Amino acid sequence: MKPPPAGAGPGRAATIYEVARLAGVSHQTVSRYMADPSKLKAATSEKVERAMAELNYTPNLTARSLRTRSTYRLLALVPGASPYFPSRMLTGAAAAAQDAGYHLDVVALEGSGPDRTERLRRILDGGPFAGALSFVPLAGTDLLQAQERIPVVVAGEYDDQMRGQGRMSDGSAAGSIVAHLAALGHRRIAHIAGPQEWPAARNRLRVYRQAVQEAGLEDGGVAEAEWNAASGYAAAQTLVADRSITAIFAANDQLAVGAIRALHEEGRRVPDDVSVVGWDDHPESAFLVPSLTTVHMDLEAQGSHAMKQLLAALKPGRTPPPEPGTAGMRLVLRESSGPAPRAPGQTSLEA
Amino acid sequence: MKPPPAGAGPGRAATIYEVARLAGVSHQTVSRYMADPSKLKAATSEKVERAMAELNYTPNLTARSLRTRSTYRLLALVPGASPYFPSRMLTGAAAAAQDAGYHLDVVALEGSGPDRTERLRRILDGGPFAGALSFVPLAGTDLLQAQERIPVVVAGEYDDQMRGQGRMSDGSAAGSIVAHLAALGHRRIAHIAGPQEWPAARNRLRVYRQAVQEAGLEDGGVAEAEWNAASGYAAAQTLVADRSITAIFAANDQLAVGAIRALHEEGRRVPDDVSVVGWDDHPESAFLVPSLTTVHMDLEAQGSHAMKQLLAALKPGRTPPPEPGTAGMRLVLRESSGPAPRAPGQTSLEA
DNA sequence: CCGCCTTTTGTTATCGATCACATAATGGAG
DNA sequence: CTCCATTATGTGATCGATAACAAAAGGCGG
Repeated sequence: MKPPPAGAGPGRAATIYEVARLAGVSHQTVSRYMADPSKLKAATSEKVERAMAELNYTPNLTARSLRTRSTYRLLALVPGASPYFPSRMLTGAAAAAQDAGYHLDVVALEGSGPDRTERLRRILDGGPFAGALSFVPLAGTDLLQAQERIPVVVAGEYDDQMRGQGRMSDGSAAGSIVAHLAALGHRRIAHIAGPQEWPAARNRLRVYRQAVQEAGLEDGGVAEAEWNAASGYAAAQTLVADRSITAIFAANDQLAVGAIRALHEEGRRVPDDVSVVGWDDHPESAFLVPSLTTVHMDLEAQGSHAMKQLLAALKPGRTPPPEPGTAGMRLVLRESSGPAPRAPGQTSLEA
Repeated sequence: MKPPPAGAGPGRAATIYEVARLAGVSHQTVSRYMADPSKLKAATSEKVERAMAELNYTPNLTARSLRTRSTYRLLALVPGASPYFPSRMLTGAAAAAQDAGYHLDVVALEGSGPDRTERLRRILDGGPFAGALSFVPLAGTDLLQAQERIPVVVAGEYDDQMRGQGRMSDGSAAGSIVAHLAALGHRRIAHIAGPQEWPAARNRLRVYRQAVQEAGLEDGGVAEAEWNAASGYAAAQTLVADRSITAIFAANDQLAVGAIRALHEEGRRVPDDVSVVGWDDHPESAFLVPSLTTVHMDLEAQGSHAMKQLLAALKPGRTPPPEPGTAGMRLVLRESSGPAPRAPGQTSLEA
């Protein structure tokens, strides 16, 4: 319970009192300098500045927090269940937080339902956080409870004006996928959707359905799955029964891997018999056999952007940064998608 | 006179003064209760306990830190370059830290050399950390500089008695891999090693070499690579020239994916012509085509274990937890490894 | 029952910053 | 040149915990 002193360096760090004495002013003047140097007389301001530089002063954030009842700590909620949650997104967010002088605590939020609500409550009780950034979709009650206390931004979630916070949850690239498949001659395609509590999963599904209809294609069915290969495998097994389906759009690359495996076990070749498209462009996806047609995302930028939204929410004065649109999201064509077979659904009869 | 704060409003958290008043003792007694309840008379202790429960008291860590000049913040250094650093390892560590009442800050450590040393210095200056857990190998100078200030544990690194801190860096399963390949009739095998500044990569290589020799096999060569598929692909391209190599052991699953791709492009089938074995057992690896023979690791337990070592280092009294050995590390046999071809190196002449 | 030592509890100071208020310095209008 | 509103600076209190020291309570031999 009692950690040893930190930073037992060469002498203790300087305090405002030492700075004040050296500058020949009161400690409060030093404090004012930090709040807003322009409110001091230029001469005073300069004296303080010099003293600070000489003593190599850095403010004690602990003391400041105690007095102001604010903290410089933010909370990052990451999915505990998703074993390979892209850490780039997290490091992007962490970097943005640190640039703003905040520290980012990581907590894995596992499970679901009341269990998770309880866990969230305990975390929020544990220490005062200035805000929270969640990479996990939060149920309505969780969110309300959390937001009673601190600003919460759910990456890829909607803001309170119900404008989608673009980027992470933007599903528009699903339109490109459908168009790509249609251009290759596919007529009947299917979708393996992610967990529908994730806005990103919902948007991909929504855009998929709309695009299929607009392109005049047949919807071969939608199977919902978790964000992992095992679940994609299981979902695809239900879809492969319909041999007239010649293309599958999976909501992420892991699902696509599982789907390809399921097709392989059914003796159906990718892309000769069935095309498969993923989403996320994992670094491995270009090296799979077949390499995966997918949607590239700049995960680090997305994490950083989500954090900037949170930081903006912490300062009531400032407005959130403008939505940078879908930059960095683009369809990458690789081997797993190809022309529809000549006689769709008849591959087994060709021999 | 210093009366306790006016009203224990439902909004603000209770303080020791309020607890003390309710329990009919002094605030210092409450403080003592938290330090060690057994030092109080049983009756007093119980009164405090009841008051705490009634007020739902949680100590203000900020105030405590200010007085004790200590912090409850730990630093987690994760590789910024590795896009899919297993976040499970991180969440395991975070959970262990939180159980001990610490908060874990995440920082991505990118680049290398003096650049990185500078970045590390800035981070350590930024706020007082009680300790640091690095998932990145630290160069000698970085490490020394950091350890001057706070305890540092590098996951998978050696401790100061040069006992390997087992688990993460344990390479013994490489022996199982070589034995497995030898049993399948392979005579000449190769290794794609990870970056040699990582102890885990060095140990896998070391055990590989030793096992190859002991099994009386031929070492077909070692290619060093980064921890990603692209690098595994490039490394394998140099190895496939030697067509007498019938098996490749890659230091992790991503490298194996890259290697399989390179073999595929050379027209060599896996496992019919060449067997490939990975390490880590990514959740996707079971669903690849071919599914990957690999070494399963319990990443979350490893992260948690590394954190426990750090926590032990923070309390000079306690000794580090016993090394739990290689539990959870085991070879998983799948499709990517199979019997050596009848006429090794002659596959292209069979037709 | 006293005195002395040990255990238990209470009182006041302190960590390093900001806040609230008091006071000194400045500046423009009359 | 005075007066008063403004601006700039200083003084003391405060956040919530622990540290240091003081005092009270309990135990035991003589």
